[in-house]
Amino acid sequence: MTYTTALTALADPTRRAVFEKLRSGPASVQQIANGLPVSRPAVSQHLKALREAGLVRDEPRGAARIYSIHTPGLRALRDWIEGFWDEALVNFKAHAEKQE
Amino acid sequence: MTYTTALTALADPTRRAVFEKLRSGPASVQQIANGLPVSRPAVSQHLKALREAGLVRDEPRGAARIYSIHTPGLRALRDWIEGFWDEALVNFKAHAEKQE
DNA sequence: CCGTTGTGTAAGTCATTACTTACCGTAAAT
DNA sequence: ATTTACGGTAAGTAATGACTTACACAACGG
Repeated sequence: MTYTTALTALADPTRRAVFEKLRSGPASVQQIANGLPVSRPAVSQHLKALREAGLVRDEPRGAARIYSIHTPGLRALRDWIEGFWDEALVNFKAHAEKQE
Repeated sequence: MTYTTALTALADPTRRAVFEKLRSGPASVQQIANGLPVSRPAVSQHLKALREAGLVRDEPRGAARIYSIHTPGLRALRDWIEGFWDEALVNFKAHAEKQE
């Protein structure tokens, strides 16, 4: 749920492909794996990592499980970047003023 | 310079430690390596990855090189997250309305 | 000019991890 | 009650990548 797990989760290309497939809407594991160049169990393992990072959530629909985007992971990552951004700007200003 | 290289660059813990060390201001390679549990060449390799991701920049100061935070990498990553965020919200709404 | 300081790069090793196949549990269906 | 569809997990393998030591090159000082 922290920004570090979100970063490591989104670093892998195929895991990012799984994540981006959910961008257009919820989908089952088979629907996600369909079109991807890896096997279905591989997709399951990636979904597990994404779920533990707070990036997706799953819900049982009959015998299937429907995965969808979950916000906490992205929120944690976004907040970290935003804070870093602000502090970097402040320190850049301070450094520039000290240059004169 | 794209968000994918920034993601993979920030995924590694020690590389993130290098990056966060520059948060408080510019520093040389030795200053960065000092206090980190890895060798100086390792820090150089991490800095190379961060530079190629548009996250840091370097400037020669005598025989040394001074590294500092560079904004384009973080900007690319932030923009990607922001766009993803918005589109995910829209699709979530559409999906919720279709549920009724 | 020679030694020192500061850094980047090459080659090789070791750990991490992404992927496959095989198997097991669950839920609807005929 | 068997069969069929869907998905998670285990074990083993292959590939990725992070780290070390050794070397090479540039800048400054004696």
